[in-house]
Amino acid sequence: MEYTSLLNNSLDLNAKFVEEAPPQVVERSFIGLGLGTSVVNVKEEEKGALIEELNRVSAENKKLTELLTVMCENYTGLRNQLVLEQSRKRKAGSSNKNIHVLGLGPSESSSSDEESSKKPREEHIKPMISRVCVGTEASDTSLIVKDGYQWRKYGQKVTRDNPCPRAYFKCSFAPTCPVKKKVQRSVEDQSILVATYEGEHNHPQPSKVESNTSGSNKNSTSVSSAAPTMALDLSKPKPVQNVRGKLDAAPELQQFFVDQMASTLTKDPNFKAALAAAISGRFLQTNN
DNA sequence: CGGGTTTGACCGGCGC
DNA sequence: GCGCCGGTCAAACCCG
Repeated sequence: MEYTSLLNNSLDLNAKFVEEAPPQVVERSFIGLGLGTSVVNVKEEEKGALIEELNRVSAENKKLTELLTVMCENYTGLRNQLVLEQSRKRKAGSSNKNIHVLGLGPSESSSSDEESSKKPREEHIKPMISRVCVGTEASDTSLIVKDGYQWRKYGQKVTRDNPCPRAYFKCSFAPTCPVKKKVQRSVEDQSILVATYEGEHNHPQPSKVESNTSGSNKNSTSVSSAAPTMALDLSKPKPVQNVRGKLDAAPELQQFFVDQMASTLTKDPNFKAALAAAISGRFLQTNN
């Protein structure tokens, strides 16, 4: 449950913000404007609306946190199943492929150390494989995972183990950039997209803001604004395990969550309005 | 018209 | 050798 704790830590920032702003403080900052009573009444109304809004956002945050907890529980169950399956396969003596399911990346595959000394090291030949889970709306049928890079779809296939089609993407910078990704909905929860990345980009992100899988897809904007996605990079288990209670051990994850939260907040007009009101109130207070 | 998506065909690996 | 299955190709199509 390391991912759950991590998510709770990141998401609770908002909750703490709400909790740690006691009504008295808010009241003082608005009443202390030194304006007429009518204005104070207006500010009182605004304050009430803001508190209501904050409560609403807090409740929404709580719901999302619960949803993520369920997702993480599902993930843990699935991972346990897969680990069991893999250990069974290993015992059966099946060929050891360089596929690391759900973030059990090359760094964790210590079981093949003995074999790697005999065989030529495959890590230099085969690209690094990582997996990312992205929560989307279940009604959204597009296989879009926003990761900051531009992708060109080159195939789609229905696989045996999953009724949902799997989409195949190449980096738009191909053949210069060899990175490929596969996107498929989770069997357990179809609102979760599972993106499997192969290889590493040899170029910077084209754009962090308009990170869109398929440029011509018109659903992309509504997806990003109405249903902000929370991606869990499960490809790096070590940093995630280290961040129980604090995020400073995984700077890339930390940066990712900060980016996600920032983009989510800046896209919310209500938050903007509340922020503007709070800032203008603060300015008026300091001027008086 | 260029760039992207769609989708059926094709290919190669793997198990029997 | 054969069939299954995942991955890729490429022609047709779509869209700005």
